Amino acid sequence: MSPRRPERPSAERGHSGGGDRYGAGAGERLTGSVEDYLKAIYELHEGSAMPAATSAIAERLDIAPPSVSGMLRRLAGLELITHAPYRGVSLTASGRRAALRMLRRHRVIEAYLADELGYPWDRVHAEAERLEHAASDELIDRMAAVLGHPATDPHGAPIPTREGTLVVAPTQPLADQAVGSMARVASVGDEDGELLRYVASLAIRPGARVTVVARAPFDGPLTVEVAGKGAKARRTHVVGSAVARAVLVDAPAKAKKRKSS
Amino acid sequence: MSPRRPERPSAERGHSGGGDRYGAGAGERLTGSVEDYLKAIYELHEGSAMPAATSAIAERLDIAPPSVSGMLRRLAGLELITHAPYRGVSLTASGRRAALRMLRRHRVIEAYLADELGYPWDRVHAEAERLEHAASDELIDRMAAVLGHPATDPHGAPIPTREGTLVVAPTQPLADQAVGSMARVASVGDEDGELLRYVASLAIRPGARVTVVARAPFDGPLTVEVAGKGAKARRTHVVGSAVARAVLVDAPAKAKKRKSS
DNA sequence: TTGAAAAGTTAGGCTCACCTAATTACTGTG
DNA sequence: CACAGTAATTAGGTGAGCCTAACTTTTCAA
Repeated sequence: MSPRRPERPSAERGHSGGGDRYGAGAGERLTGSVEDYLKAIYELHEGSAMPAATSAIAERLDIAPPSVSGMLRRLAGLELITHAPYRGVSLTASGRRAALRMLRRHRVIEAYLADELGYPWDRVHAEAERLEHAASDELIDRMAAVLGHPATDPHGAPIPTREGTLVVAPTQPLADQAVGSMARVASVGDEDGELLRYVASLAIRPGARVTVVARAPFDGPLTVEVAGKGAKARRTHVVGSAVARAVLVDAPAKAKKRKSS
Repeated sequence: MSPRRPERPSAERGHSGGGDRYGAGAGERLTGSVEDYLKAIYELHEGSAMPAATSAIAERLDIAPPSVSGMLRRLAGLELITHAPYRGVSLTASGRRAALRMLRRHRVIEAYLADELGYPWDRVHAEAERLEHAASDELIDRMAAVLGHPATDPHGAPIPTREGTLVVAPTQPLADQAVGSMARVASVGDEDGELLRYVASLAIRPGARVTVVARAPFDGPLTVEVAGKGAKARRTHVVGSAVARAVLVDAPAKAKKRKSS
């Protein structure tokens, strides 16, 4: 009758053996790889135009494009993405749910490591990248509770709720900020630890006030003034365009308030 | 010259692809499976006679014996174990080092989850079982530091030091305790959550004082008296042999090293 | 409009880690 | 000492997840 070890359901053991042919329904158990792909796809196609390109996913995950093609077929079979060959991929509803769950895990872990375990903000990302696949939902919830359910991670990125709601405040890269205007730093990209160490040394962190003093043409460096904390004087720095792109500032409110600037 | 992608060293990505042909030297990077096997082998051949049997490993890890055979060949190739076919396995020095490292990780995580995140002691094991493969050494050290470098985990098991030293106090199963004598509970096996919940309900936990009042023959149940905390009266319970085997008590002090038996 | 560069996919292979079925080695009796 | 029963291994497969090489599709500029 049952040809394959009926009393010991596969998919139970971790690591890699045994295919989990669960749908993408309620209690799916995704592999770490699948989780990484979904997170990458979310970040790519939320961050810019709609469909995520195979090569962009490949580059972000440091995986060869043909491997990505293969995985996309698998993800489409699990109904986590829709994939029009040669045309890019989008997340389905359940794919987006899974991606937001990973985003929440990642950012809660980052916040926890920074606040409770004294991690410097340039190293939380790497650690979270591994823990997010191993932690249970209970652990994430307990971490969030200990922190008082923080709204953002140490880099200023918003943390999705347990229900999958993500409040995205309107932001723009510091690179696009008008010369002469001041803005509050909303977040700094978390992936490059060296960049994080650098901007921290300039006192650029979420909440800091920066003013663009000058911008060199041709994607050139920005001259910015960082408002010093307390008695310290404000300081001026020249930062490259890579930094100016990684730092996001609050976008000038144009909907609710009318701000004539 | 180099046939396989020289600029992108395999073993770098996690999950499962790419073999890590590191020796078992200093900076090895073992897979989660290998870590599980080493831990299991350590616990088996430290807990009883010298060599660990294939079938015992298979049962402990819930893996079919032939799969274990295959893995043992691999572990022997990595010089983490010595394997005399049909005769069982022992850990090499580097294998034991790796096993103790995992033991430390597991128990530090357990202690941390219980003390800092409010986990009940019957659920820390399952969570630690997954996290121990994902956590960095830095994370383990930070957790241990926050806890003040605890000597034992929530179940009373000793935590190896970062250097790989494990202080094993002489203990024996409650089942072997002489009738009429009192002893301090040293530890309770951490694997069975239901058993842990049960013994906790009897106030049996590390540090508790128990007296064996009676023992039924043929591996039968034990009647034990648990010293109540504070004003509470002492309470008598009858526990099965499985419980009596999972509970370890301090062995009667035989002085330092007088071998008269 | 065309045709080369870029992007994506198919084809074919690899390791890790598991499985079942069949075979071989050890062990403890009679 | 033979031989049955158990323990362990070999033989042969599977899926996940990656790779390179070769091919196809799309795009964009001349």
